[in-house]
Amino acid sequence: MKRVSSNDVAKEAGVSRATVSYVLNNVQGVRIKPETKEKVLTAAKRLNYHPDSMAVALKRNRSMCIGVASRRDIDEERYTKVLKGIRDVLAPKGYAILICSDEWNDKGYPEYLQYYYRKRIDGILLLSHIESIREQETEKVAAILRKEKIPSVLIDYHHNSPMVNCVDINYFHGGYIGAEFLIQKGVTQVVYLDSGTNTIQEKERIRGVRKAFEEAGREMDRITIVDVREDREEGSRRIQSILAEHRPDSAIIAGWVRYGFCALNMLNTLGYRIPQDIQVISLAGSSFSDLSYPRLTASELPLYEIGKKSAEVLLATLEEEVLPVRIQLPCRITARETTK
Amino acid sequence: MKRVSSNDVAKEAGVSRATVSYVLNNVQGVRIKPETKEKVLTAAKRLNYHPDSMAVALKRNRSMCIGVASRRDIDEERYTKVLKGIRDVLAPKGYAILICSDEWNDKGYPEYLQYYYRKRIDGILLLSHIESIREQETEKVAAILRKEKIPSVLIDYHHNSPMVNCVDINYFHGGYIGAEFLIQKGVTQVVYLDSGTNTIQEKERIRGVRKAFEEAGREMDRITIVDVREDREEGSRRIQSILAEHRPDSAIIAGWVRYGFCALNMLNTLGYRIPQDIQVISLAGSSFSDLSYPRLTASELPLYEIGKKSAEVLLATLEEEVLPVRIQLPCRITARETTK
DNA sequence: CTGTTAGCGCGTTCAC
DNA sequence: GTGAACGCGCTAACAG
Repeated sequence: MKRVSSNDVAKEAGVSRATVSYVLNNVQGVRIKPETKEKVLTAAKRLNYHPDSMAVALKRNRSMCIGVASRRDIDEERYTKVLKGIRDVLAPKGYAILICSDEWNDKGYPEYLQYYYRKRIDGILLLSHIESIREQETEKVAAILRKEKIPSVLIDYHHNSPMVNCVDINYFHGGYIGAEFLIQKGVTQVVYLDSGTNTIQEKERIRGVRKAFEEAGREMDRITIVDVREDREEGSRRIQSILAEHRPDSAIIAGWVRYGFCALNMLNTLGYRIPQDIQVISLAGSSFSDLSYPRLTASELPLYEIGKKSAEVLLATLEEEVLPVRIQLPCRITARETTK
Repeated sequence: MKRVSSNDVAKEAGVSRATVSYVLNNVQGVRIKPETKEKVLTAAKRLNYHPDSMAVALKRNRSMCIGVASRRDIDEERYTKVLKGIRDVLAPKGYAILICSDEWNDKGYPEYLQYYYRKRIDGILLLSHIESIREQETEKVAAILRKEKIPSVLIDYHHNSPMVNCVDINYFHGGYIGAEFLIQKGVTQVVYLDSGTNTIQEKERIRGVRKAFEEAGREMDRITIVDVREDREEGSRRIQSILAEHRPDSAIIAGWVRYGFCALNMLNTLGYRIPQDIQVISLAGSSFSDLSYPRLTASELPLYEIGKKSAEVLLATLEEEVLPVRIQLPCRITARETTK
């Protein structure tokens, strides 16, 4: 049960290890007799030879692995949709994906950096998470990435350093088109369910909503921002007070999908009709959006797309020294049943 | 911008590379003067030395990577919950996770096997998918895994070979406790929404449901199995015909979460009250189960648990030659609002 | 033109 | 505590 090495193939084919390497890698500029080639090929096949990736990596100084790290739970859609995009770009290029931890060790840097230093991965894709943004570690991380010229992309961080690659979501746009969509449906009055996390992302969304109302010439005091996280009941009270007015032109904008579902739940429980009595839109999609009752209209985040894009940017960075890139991807409305 | 090797550390500390290795790895049985040790440690820190994992792997003949492969989409909960369990077990042990493809290449075997042959991964965790079960590739795969003694675990395959590790879900149990739960709530009449995929998993579920009814002494003809995939409308017709009888003792059992949500949607649309008019239970959970209207009761699949378990089994296999293991994990009811 | 020899990359570990 | 061999594949320089 011994491993087959290039030496074994060489012996079997009656040639040297060098020849084996040349043939198997189809090296240009080295001419080898077709029959020798054939011998090597069949020997390799007969022995079921597979070159050791570690030896190759050691020699080539490339592991052909990309690390993906985030503080997010790996079962969040917010993570997996992005991962899927990353995978779809990297796999065809022969890069494998290594799931990395974003925990900071005692040495003062996160595990994925250790992986990079140890050359287990050739580059790093970093996906943001509220905590990681909040704690302002981003500055530190970006500084390291920049100083050591580590091939990497910050995903959804909305970070300002001009020297690191960033692929972000245009939350302003997401909020804007969401509100715009509602305005087209006659909405003049809105309760905005906010996570209260007060991140750039959330602020941008709200700014987008405000802008759309402003451009439509609607009074801005009709937008009520509620910090649902702080006081869950308050959201429900605000919605009910709006409903009590019996106006057909009111709506709920949910900053997070979860809040959208919660709102639907509450409205259903109270017996209101959606979208007749009140319309609902969520500023993020979900694979369950078309399974809710009623099916939830959403301004969808381009998660899969930022995954793809960031992987593409990273590949470009790996192939040649390019200037840092800063990209924002727009959102897209998927109209379903909670809006008119 | 050159890489720091153990040689550099050795020079800096004024010792040999061997000593560096001994000190940094804390090798037992080798006595080294505390002050020498100190010198090496500080030199390593000053130079910011990180051993090359590829060189280590080459030498130790271990990559400290586990491959996870499935035909499933990486953004399915069915995949990610398991992945999370795997991660939670492997990470503390120093194993990284490599996401592998389950696509079969022209050489007649799947990519993850190639990774193993190339020693990029030390072991393989295989997660089933309907297609992979259907096409009966499992036999072929299991044969290879067995013949070459590849450290691996088949997850949720319900495969019969006694020579490969298997960690499965007890679907019979899931169906049984689901039905039992309903029976306790007075249910005597059931429409079972089936995926029609006709896999062992689905058959076992139905068997479990039947068994529970049988043991309760309920008439078995009250269980109507509907292949929702084949004819989506039929499910809705059956449900409506049951509702037309105006009996308070009927229920829907959804084989897939998706069908549960669809049923809720239909019932809500038609204006029925859940659970008063009809009860609903799903034979699989979801992170959205407590966001539906009403919140969906479920007999939950132990996805996170099989992830953990299979990783544990794999680790055991890697550490010592152990006999193949066959494990089935039970399901668990989470009562919510769609049942009385 | 075809194929070989030898050394490299980097950390581990045995024999001294 | 050290020197040297080793694991495995790649590739520059070289020989037939």
